[in-house]
Amino acid sequence: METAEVETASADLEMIVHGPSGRNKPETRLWLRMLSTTKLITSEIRRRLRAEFGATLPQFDLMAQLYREPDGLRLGELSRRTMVTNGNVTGLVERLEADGFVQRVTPDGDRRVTVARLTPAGTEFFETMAAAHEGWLRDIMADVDPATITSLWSEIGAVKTSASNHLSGAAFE
Amino acid sequence: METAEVETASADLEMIVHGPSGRNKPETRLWLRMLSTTKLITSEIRRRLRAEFGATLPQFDLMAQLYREPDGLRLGELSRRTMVTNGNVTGLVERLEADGFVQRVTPDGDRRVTVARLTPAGTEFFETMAAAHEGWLRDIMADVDPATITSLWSEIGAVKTSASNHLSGAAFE
DNA sequence: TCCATATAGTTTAAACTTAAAATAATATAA
DNA sequence: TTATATTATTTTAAGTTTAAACTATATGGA
Repeated sequence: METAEVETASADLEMIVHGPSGRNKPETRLWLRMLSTTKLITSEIRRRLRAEFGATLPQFDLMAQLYREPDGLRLGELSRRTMVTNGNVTGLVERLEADGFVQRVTPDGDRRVTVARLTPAGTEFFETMAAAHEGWLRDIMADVDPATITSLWSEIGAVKTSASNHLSGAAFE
Repeated sequence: METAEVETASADLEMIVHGPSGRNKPETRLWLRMLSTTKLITSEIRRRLRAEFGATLPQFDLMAQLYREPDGLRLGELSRRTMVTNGNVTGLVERLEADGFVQRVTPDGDRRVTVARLTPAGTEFFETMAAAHEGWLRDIMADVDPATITSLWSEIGAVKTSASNHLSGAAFE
């Protein structure tokens, strides 16, 4: 009973960051809880991806984008869709190309452009991972009432919309 | 109107990862939305911390923990509370010590132990940042109904509990 | 005492991250 | 048709991240 203690200990960020939780504004409390929950699940997914497939989460995300687009995507578009910076995409694609899962092509029209797409091996690999990924999430959320899952989905949508409208550089219409 | 486009473009992970959103299991849809929302807000907080205080998010989190404990915390405890690995804490504390915000002490009893605590300058600095931080969150969630914020808090609690109970290494009682 | 084992931190290697600067290619405009 | 601006990607520097290996302590028995 002393083994898992150190590495898995839940570390309730929210219970601690600004105190025993009471004296925070509701927005702060919600944020701390969102953050700690996301961290918890992200770690778990990351651990399983690595253990079962030797892949990283950003690699999985990037391949997920490419899977949707059999013709491939420009690196810039890939960057936007993954919420990963430009420079980062360069390195990710390089490593995935070295592994044989992704292929880079420069189209004739515009030599500034690089299009990345999954190779057949990459497609197969991703499909396997995606199926497992979906199962992991069902497992992780197994104790949550289905109705709660649905309502959370829409309520978090409201948070996301609000956040989008209050970004520093927000100049959207 | 062409400026912010590239860097701020919202990049709807969820709308893309596994498709136009329809053909995913509810758990996957919720997860993608949680993840993209958290990324969005995290980026915003990170941007503001850097712009206004020249601080990073992990530094802020670490100082938040120490702020709660005037006597300081062992690095291992700090690691658990911040959900940051041991090795990472070492580097974070080193940099914060170099900035004069944190101080390291090895207690007499056990020479393996290092206790970190905020310096007066660190305390003052953190208080300023924390106040701003709370304001940013109110701003970011300004368009969300207060009742939704409350119900989200408890519903996400259910997700967190479920996730905690389904970790790979989960051996909690 | 001596040794196995457990603890606390640090270090390391590889990958990822951001932000900003640098390259390169293309488009636009005077 | 040049100069100028834009667009696409890469590079760079500093920091963060994970996982695993390593270094000291400490502790609990043979």
